[in-house]
Amino acid sequence: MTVTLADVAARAQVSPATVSRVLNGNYPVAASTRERVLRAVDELDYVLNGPASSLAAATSDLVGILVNDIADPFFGIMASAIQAEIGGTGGGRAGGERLAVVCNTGGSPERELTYLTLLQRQRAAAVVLTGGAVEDAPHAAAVAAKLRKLTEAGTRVVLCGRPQAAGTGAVALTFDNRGGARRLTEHLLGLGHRRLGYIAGPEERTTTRHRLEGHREALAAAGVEEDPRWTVYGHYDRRSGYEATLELLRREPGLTGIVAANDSVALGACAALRESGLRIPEDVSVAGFDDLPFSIDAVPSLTTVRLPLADAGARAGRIAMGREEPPPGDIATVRGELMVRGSSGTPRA
Amino acid sequence: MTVTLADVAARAQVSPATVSRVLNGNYPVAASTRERVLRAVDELDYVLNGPASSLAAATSDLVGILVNDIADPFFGIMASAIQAEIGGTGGGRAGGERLAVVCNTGGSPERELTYLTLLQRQRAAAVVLTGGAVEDAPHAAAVAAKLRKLTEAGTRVVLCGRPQAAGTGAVALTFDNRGGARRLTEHLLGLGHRRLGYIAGPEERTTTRHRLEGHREALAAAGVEEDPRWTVYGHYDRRSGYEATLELLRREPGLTGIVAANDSVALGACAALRESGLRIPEDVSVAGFDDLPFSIDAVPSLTTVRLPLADAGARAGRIAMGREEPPPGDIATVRGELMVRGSSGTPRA
DNA sequence: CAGTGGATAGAAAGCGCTTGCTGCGAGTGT
DNA sequence: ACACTCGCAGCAAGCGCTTTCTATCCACTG
Repeated sequence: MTVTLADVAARAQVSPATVSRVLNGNYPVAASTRERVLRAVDELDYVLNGPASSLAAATSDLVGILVNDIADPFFGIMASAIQAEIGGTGGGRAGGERLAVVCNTGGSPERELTYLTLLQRQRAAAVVLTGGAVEDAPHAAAVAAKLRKLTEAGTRVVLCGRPQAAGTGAVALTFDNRGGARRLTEHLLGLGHRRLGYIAGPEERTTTRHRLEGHREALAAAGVEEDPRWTVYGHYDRRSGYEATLELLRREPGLTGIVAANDSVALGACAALRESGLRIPEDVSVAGFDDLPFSIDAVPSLTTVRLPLADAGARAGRIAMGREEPPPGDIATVRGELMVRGSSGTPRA
Repeated sequence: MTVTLADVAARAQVSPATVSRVLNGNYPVAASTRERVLRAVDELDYVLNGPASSLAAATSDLVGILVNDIADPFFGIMASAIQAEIGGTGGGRAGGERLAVVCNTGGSPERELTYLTLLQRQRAAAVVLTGGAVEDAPHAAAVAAKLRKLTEAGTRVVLCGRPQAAGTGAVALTFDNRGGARRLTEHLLGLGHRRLGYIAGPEERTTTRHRLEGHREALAAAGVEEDPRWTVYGHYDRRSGYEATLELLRREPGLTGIVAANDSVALGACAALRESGLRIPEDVSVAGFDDLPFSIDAVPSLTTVRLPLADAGARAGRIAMGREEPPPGDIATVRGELMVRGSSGTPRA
């Protein structure tokens, strides 16, 4: 029923071996033979059987990209950049033509592991994990073990925007969340703010922790005392920002600024402030993180920290493909850039 | 080196066949035996070899999701919903545990075909194509041919937010872009607008065409004459909206409203208007399409057409998994809902 | 007590492809 | 003219798993 290599071989009057070699292009085949084979492939409309090929060759052309939330542009942008480096190699046979696939873990540790196992099953050529990790110890250990196994099996593992998992053989491109957060809060402090609310992400995420730590470092360095009640945990989405802001306002109406875990949260915060009759930044300043495309369109435009998501993703993709040297020590830190815009100003008297 | 089924069998003192049956759970195995096998699997840390399994069983557990732009929440939301229905079946062996992978075509017809071929290679269990199709005839034919081959090979093909490709055996959930666009423009006309600019998407996309046609239908029905110079083509992104708006303003400063191909474009339009010193909606009304999450946060919030992306995606996912009956005739139309918000108002005198 | 059938387990034949090794004919050095 | 490369094609042995068919063991039934 379906066309196999053997059919093509028969039609081209050569052995299956030759057809295989023409298709893989890693063995000398006379031009005339190649031509004949290619014609047969075309006429028969032959499509390689991936599983069979992977089985025999003990490798596959799958590259997995794990993201926490595919509906969030933060991940979408990275995934897009990674994929462009992987799938985009275009026509050429040699090396290229990999199937870059993104897997949505939804932030669930189990799904993350499931996907890693599934990719391991498929003998993926490489795996890129993006975004913060969950800090639950057993889970972290399980993931680390899985990653180690993957690298041992020859799968290249790259972490993009995620802290290094020591001893796994993975390459890490981590974001300097702490430093970025610190500079952001320093900016606010510099404007004169002293009562800053902080809307964090989910409590057990590395990203959440690092950003919060950066914020607190800045406060501590400036000698500003911090009320623990001014920090609220939530999710990395708009709704969370909205609700957390109302909560913060309830706890401390005197806040002059709100620092959000990311831009979506910040937007939610803006909405809540506006509905509460507060002006931005006259009454309350707001700051986000990531500098996603929509942040500049907010009114007023959002003060935030720009993370070079696309660049980092592209680099991760190249490393995963073996087209770029991993950084020394298999770890590199990517800095964010403070973007001062309209949503932050001097506090009201 | 790597653990195989045979190793597990040896350890559990059973035949490979038995191990396979335990793992696949579709054949009676005595509880005690099963137990022993499972223990061996665990102790050896065995991971099934996907390619080998797919080869032998002539099926795979891959499900492909094709999107035009993974960085765009429009696709992210759909992909997320689809994936939730596919990958989320959780622990159970039976039926579940599929690897839902999203493939980013970047809107490129070639990449789309490449991915389809790659998925065909992998003998994917199902494929979901999201978003508008390119209207280039040869390409459309090539895609249709590919889809037909896929369905013939037993791969379930679902189109989500994409017009039916006749004769391919695919199931289509199409969005009523035309109707939605028409109702949107009717709303604007009802407010009294007569000079409306239209910022379209890329010219050769079905989505672009349908939305534009809906817009024009409304105009025609209201007897409003349309200046072709009031339509500008661009891309489905913010930047395009920004630039197109400036261009429209140049061509016709007297426009009282701008209808954008989607929400991102609309946001760009808002930015351009604001920078031009025009108020929204007092001077110019703006409308978008899709109702993405950020649209409600715009200032003023965006009048738009809500597309039930998550619902449609979930349904597409279920159909792809064979967990829901395809609609009669293998085609269903999903309507959009007009969301009237702050960005549209009566035109200035 | 032989006969029967249900429940399990095993043997073995592939699934379609890759690749190490062998084979063969033609060009080359002396 | 002879042995010797060298370039190219074929043979055949798997890769690790699934699944059909067969064998076995028991518990019953008549």
